[in-house]
Amino acid sequence: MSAEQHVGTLANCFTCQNRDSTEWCVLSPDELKRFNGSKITKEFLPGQVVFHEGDPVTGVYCIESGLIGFRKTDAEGNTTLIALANPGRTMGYRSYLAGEPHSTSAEAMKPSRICIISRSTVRDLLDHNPALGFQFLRTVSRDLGEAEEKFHQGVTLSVRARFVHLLLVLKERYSVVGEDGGLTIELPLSRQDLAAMIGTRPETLARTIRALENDGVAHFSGRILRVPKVSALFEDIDLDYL
Amino acid sequence: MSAEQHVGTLANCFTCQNRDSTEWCVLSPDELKRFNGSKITKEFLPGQVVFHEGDPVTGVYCIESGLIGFRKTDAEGNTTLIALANPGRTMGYRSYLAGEPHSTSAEAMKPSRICIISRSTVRDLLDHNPALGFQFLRTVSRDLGEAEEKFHQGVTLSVRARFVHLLLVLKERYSVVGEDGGLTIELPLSRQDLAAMIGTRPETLARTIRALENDGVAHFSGRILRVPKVSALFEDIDLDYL
DNA sequence: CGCCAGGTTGATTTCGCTCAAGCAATGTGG
DNA sequence: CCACATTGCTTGAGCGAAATCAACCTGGCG
Repeated sequence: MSAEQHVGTLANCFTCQNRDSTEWCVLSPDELKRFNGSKITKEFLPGQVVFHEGDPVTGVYCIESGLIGFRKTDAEGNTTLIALANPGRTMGYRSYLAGEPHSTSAEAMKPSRICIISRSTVRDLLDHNPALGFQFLRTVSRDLGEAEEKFHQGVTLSVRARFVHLLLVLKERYSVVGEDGGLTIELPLSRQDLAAMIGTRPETLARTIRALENDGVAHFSGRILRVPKVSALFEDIDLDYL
Repeated sequence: MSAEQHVGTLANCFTCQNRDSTEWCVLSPDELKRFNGSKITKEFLPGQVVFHEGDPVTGVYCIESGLIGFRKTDAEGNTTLIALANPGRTMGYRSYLAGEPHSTSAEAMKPSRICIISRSTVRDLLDHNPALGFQFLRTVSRDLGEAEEKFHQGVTLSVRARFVHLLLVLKERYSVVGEDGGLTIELPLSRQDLAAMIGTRPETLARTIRALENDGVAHFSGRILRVPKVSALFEDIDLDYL
């Protein structure tokens, strides 16, 4: 398996663009050296899997570039996209810290470079630098807040409202403001994956998109999305409550 | 507000039944003394609120006895019961650690005694005892795993399957094994709250209960639930997949 | 050129929500 | 002690949102 996956040119944490925005920003130069020396860097093509749901945890993973999606699969084979992770995010730490196997699969959505840090190195760093533990404590706590919010939305809101919520999240990271004040978003996901993220079927999503077009809220062509008025998105969510 | 809420007789952490099963089990005698001396104990009657969604975090709360439920309310006034917490659980730590206001309201479901530990004390203990941080790291990580699992189930499974899943969880804590191998569960929740936990309406839950009765999977009378064969619950979940 | 995966559209069915009424248990005031 | 509200639970009828099934595009790609 993973024939095309290979070790890339060695990444260097000292020059890594993302470092200051990660949990590892609290490492001392000495610790960073240890961290940098013991990691492995691999590259993944879209569709390739970094780790599988149920796998034992062998280390944690730091995204240098690309985009990773987390999937859960149920007995039927239905797959739900739980979350996306961008460069600078560390992954696998939840299962590591909980002492459980991986609860999701991690799959490259774009070509991605991933640094792998072994259990023992992480253990060592956590033991000697309490600040690192606090960093992860904050990250996990925030993730938990988001997860609870998503559960609440999932059972409470309509597909349309959930989709608009998703667009509002994606806008934060993938949108460009146009000259006229409108937004252009390059969606990083296929229709299938967009549907999976809000727990619906591709057919239903297509109809929802069509409805948004008809209402003039947004215009879709392929993965390019134009939103003339951002406020229209917020208003749209409220409409469900009338 | 909270007129009936009052400070009870002083609880003592040194003799607390729950201590060894909480995150605080790693405190040294000295630290425990500090912890014990700075806490306040209050009692809450069913329906009374310990803290509200959106409130700033003033400390963390340790449940000595009773049962607490966490609710989220949306713009419509729909309320979802996110989780239950039993004696020994600490609450409010998620928001404290994330540096956010409370993301849920906490409400007593039974008469409950709660110990309140101030921010500054928690801060102090965390700073001086790294092991305490690890304890919370594990707790939050496990909570996160459960929350993701619940989201996945919420958008994937039918009401019936979600309800059976809930029964399987409640069984762990509230069931008694009968002489014939069957189970008796005393549900700690009203129908309304059971419905809120799986994100549905009381009417739909009533119909689901009736269907389970008709299929001989379980028998409900008030809050008492009899399950002749536990395996029937597991089989029932699988039926949805045919 | 034909094949295939991803996406859209239409027709039909199913599940769960809404609205409305009835009922049992509990509480309250006269 | 009884008339009566009140609250929580159940049941029925109708409706609407979304899943399912099925056909049909489209744009790569061998």
